[in-house]
Amino acid sequence: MARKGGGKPTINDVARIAGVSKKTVSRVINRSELLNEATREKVEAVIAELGYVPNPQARALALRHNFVLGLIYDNPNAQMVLNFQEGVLDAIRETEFALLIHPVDRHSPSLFADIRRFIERQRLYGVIILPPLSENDAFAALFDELGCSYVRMGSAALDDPAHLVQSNDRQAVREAVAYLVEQGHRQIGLVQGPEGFRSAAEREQGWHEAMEAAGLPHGGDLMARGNYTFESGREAGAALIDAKSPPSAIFASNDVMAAGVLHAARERGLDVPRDLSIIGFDDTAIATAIWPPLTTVRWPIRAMARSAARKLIDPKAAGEEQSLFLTDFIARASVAPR
Amino acid sequence: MARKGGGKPTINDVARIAGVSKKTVSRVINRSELLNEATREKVEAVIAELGYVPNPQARALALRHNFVLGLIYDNPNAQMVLNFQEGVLDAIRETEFALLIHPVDRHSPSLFADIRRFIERQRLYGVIILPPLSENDAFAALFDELGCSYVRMGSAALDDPAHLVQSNDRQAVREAVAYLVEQGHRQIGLVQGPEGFRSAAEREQGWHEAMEAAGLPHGGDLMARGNYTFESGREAGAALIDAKSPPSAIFASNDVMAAGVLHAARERGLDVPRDLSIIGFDDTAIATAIWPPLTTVRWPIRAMARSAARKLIDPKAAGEEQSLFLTDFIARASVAPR
DNA sequence: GGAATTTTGGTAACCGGTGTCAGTATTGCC
DNA sequence: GGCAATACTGACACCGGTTACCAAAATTCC
Repeated sequence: MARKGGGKPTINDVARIAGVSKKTVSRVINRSELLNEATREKVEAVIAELGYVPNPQARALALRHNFVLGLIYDNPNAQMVLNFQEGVLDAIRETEFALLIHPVDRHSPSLFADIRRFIERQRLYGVIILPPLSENDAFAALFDELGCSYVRMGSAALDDPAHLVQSNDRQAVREAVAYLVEQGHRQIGLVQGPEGFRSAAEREQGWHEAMEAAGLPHGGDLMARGNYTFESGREAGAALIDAKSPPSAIFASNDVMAAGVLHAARERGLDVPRDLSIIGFDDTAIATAIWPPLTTVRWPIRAMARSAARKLIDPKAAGEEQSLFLTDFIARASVAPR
Repeated sequence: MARKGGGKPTINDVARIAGVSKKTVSRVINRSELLNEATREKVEAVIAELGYVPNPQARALALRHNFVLGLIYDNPNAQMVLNFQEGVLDAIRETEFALLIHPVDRHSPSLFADIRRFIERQRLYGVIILPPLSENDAFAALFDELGCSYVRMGSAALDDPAHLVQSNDRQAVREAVAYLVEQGHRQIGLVQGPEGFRSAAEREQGWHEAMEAAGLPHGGDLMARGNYTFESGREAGAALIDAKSPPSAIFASNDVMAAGVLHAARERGLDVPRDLSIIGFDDTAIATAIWPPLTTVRWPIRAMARSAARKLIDPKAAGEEQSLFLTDFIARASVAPR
C-alpha cells in the first residue's frame, strides 16, 4: 500500500497517488462542473481503489453544516413516531445522511431556545417537524433565520409544497362518515382530537361536512373531546354512550381513542359492532390488535416521511414530487349495518 | 460587544477577552487538572458572559470522536423501541450529547459492514444495542476493534456490568406463572418467543422452572412458538386452545402475542378471563388498550436505557450503578381464579 | 543560595476537508 | 501567428478546536 500509517485513507493520500492536488479531489467528491473528464476518472479510480470516504466531521467543519437530518416532534403516539422515523430512514439509507431525533415538550417555555440550540449545535442540514408542532407557523421563521431547510408534516391541504408534506384528512373523514351513513347509521358521534391540533380540526370539519351533506344532525351532544390518548377516548366514549339519545356509531379521531371508545362500550355491556359501530383513524398497530379489528383510515405516514426527507436531501429532484398524500379507507369488523 | 463580526463567539474571542491563550481556554473546557484556580474562574466568567459554546464539529475533528451516541436495533415492537429511545434521551438531555438512531436488518448479509460503516463514519462516542441484536457476542469484538464503547441491553443475568444492562426475565416469569398456580390453574400454556432470542429462551426457562416447582406438567403440547408479533400470537393461541386438553391459562412471552391469544380466544367464543386466563410480558401500551386489560410483567425499559446511556457518557460515575433491573408484576383483569 | 522539579502559558502544527484566487493549458478568432 | 477568452488546476489560507513541545515562572530540595 502506498500510504504510510495504518489509518483510513485521507484526501491527501488520494491526491498524492492520483498525482493531483487535494482541491481537485475535493472537486471530484463534490461533483464540480469545472473538471476535465479524464482527471475525474483517474481520481475516481484511486478513490475506489483506496476505498476512500471523506471524513464527515472535517466536511462539517469546513461547510458549516453536517450531513445530518433532524426529526423534531412531540407526539403522543409511539407507533406514529416510529413510522415517521422509518420513513425518513428509508430515504437516507444508501446516502451519506444520518438521522438525529429530538423529541421536545411543546408546552415548555424554552421550546424555541431548545430547538434553536439543537439546530445550531448540530449544524443540521435540514429538519422535519411532525404534527402537532408542525402546525405552529412561528417555526418557519426560526428555521429561515437559522438557514436550516425544513419540511413540515401536516394534515390539511395548504399551499407551500417546498416545505410541506401533507394528507387530506378532511376528505378522508368525509368518506369514512359517508360509509357509516350508507350502512344505515343516523346518529353518528364524534370523538374530537385535542384543541390546537390542526389534524383534529380537519377531522372534525370532515365529520361536520359529511353529516351536513347527509342531512343529519351534527350538534354538540354528538361530540366529545379527547386528547388522542386511550384514556381520553374511553371517557369521551362513555360520555357519548351515556347521553340520553346515544349514537349508533362513533367516529374517533384516532385509533387509540377508538380503542378507548371500545373499552367504554364493553364496560357498559354493549357489543361492538352489534350495538355500536366504531371507526378510527391512522391504522396503527392497535387497529388490528383489538377485538373486533378496527375499521379505520390509513395515513401513508411512511411514504410521507420518505418524501419529506427527499425534499430536504435533494430539493431539485424532489421538486416535482407529490406533497399531498391520499388516505385509504380500511373496512374491518368494527362497523355493522343498522 | 467586544467581538468583531456578528457570528457566534469562538475560542479565540474567549481567549482574547480573558487575556489568556486558547490553549488555556481549552484546558478549562476539558477540565484539565493542571490549572490555576483563579485562571479557571476568570475564563469561566468570560465563557458565561459571551455564552460561548465550543463548536462540536471542530472538536469532533480534533478529538476524532463526536459527542453523539448511537442506538442500534432491529426490533419488532414499536412501543419498546420508543421507550428505549426515550430513556436514552432522558439521560442525554442537559448534556452536550445527541442521539443518532440506526435500525438494521439482522438477517442482512451486510449487517456487520453496515454497523461498522455507521460507527466509523459518525465517529460515535458510544453505542447502545437493543435485543435481540445485543445477544450476538460477535458485536463486542467489533466495537472493541473500532474503539467504540458500547452497552448491550439484555434479559438475563450475565456477568459484564460495564457493557451490559439487563433484567432478570426468568425470575419474573417464574413469579407470573406461580401467580397462575396460586389462582388454581393446573394446565398452563406457554406461547414462546422466537428461536434465537435470549429473552425468549429466558422466559421459556422461567415457565419450565415454575411448572416444575409446582409439580405440574410442562410438556410440548402446552407450548407453541410465536415470533413476538400479533399474528403469530394468534396462531399459537389457536393451536393451544384447539389442543385436545386445552390449558385454562396461557402465559405469552410478550404483550403483543398475548393480544393475539386473546384474539384467538374470542374467535372461538371463549370469554377471557372466565374461560381462559392470559398473562403477557412487557406492559406496553397495548396491555391497557385491549379488553380485558392485560395482566403482565413490567420491564423498566426506560430506566434501563437511561442507565445504559449514563454508563457510556460517564463510565466512572455510573460504575457503581445497578446493571440488573427488576421487573414488576402487574395484575389486571385478564386472569381469573379457577 | 543555586539547582532540580513542578506548574503554567504560548507557539506552531495538525485534524481533513473547502473557498479564494491566481496561474497554466487549451481553444477561438482575426 | 498573436491575442484574448475560456477551461482546468493548484497553492494557500481557513473552518474551530486539540495536542506536542518548549519556555518561563513558581516551588521544593539540598
